[in-house]
Amino acid sequence: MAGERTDEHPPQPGLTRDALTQAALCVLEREGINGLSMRKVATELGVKAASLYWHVRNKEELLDLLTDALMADAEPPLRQGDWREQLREYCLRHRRLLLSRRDAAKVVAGRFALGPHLLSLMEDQLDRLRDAGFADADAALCTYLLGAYVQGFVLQEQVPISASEAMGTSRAEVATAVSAQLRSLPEETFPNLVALADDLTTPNMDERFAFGLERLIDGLAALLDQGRAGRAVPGVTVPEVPL
Amino acid sequence: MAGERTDEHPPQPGLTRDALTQAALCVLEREGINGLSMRKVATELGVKAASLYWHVRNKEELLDLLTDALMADAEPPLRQGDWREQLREYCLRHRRLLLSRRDAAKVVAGRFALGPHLLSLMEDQLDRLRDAGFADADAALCTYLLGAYVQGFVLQEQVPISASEAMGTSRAEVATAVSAQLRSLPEETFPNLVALADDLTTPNMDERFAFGLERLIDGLAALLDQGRAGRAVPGVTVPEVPL
DNA sequence: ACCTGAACACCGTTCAAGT
DNA sequence: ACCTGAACACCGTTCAAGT
Repeated sequence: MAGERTDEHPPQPGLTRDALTQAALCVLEREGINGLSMRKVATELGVKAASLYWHVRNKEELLDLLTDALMADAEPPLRQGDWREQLREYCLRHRRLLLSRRDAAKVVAGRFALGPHLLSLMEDQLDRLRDAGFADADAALCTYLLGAYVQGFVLQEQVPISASEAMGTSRAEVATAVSAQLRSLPEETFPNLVALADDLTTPNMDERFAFGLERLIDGLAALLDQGRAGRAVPGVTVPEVPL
Repeated sequence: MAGERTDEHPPQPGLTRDALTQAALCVLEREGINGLSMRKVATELGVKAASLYWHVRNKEELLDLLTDALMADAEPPLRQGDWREQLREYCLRHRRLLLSRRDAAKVVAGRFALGPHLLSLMEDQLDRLRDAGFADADAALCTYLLGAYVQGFVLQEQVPISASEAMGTSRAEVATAVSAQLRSLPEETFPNLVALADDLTTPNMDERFAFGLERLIDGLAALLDQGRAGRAVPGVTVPEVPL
């Protein structure tokens, strides 16, 4: 959407906040979040570190810009199917987006940046939730809830990758190792961990994510039903309970 | 539980991994996660930074120890009430624990450390879930799900605290500021954000957390019911569907 | 208005050397 | 076996100075 950048060291164009953001994106992809420093972003732009501080208050602000840039590719799902399908697709896409870029979840995690891209997504999602029949307050709580779930999940999911996969161990190998470790626990004190060692260590993250997502959506459906039961329904008269 | 430590600079006792952990805990509480450096932990112990590397491979390993130490005070809830009540209490306590120590969620976030304290908690929770009637795989998925939710939620909850509260702005002030910002958006393109500005920015985190928790538990209850429907129930014979 | 040089006060980690 | 001095290769940030 905003400012393409393919050249490594643009000779003249003059720094822009957008250029800084794109450069940060490059460095992040190449070196991960631990390698993302102001100095590296600067050299990526063919410039000295101190120059960045003319365009950006500090690193934190650059990370805020980066966060919104990471959301730039997000596209809301088609407006088809019932609200459950649409919400599910929303979350699946959000997760896929976070997984598609290195350490994206870690960058986004716990940042409080209401960038333009995020705002558009929220606007769209809120619209669908209200259409589906959710009360205003519930719709607001719902978007927050789903955001927290996806972000929290991917964060936990993405980290073992850098922590132990950096040491050459693949995810599947880690899983079997942990499984063995759990099975070798003293059975008298940890009977459940021993018995469920395999269930606890399946490396199938898609399934784990889907499981939580379905529970969440079921729970929201229950809320919607109980909300409808309180309203006037054709043919049935339900007494309104005060407050 | 393990190794009390009250002296600031113990003269002789010789470093132990446990002493390092407790010192790290102190530094974390005092300076937050950004101020938590090997050098500061060392001086907390009256020792030079290089010394730490005899007891611990690197900072990452110290953070793993710290993570488990943060879980040390966790106590499983009483075994009373139905599974819903117990699970709810579990999550409330988990959140309270994370909130009770500075930047705890950030330390724990995305760390893959199965320390002894966490193992005990998981063992206990799995036991209750199986008692409640959850299938093995579902019980395993459930503990993971709840853990991800609580951790993800608190992470998002705790960060605005350090980011903007550090600048003297309280949470309530931030909320009203963001609310005003949302209300001032162009109404044609962001009608929902404008309309729900207040709902989206209530600073009542307890309520937000409880909302998600109830949806989650409702969703799990639905799963449990549908599981039971598939089993032989006294008086009713349900045909078993293969696979 | 925008960029740089040079400095400040920090980092994590290593390793020969001490005891 | 355990701790230190000294160094290495980095950080984020500031600020006078250049253009």
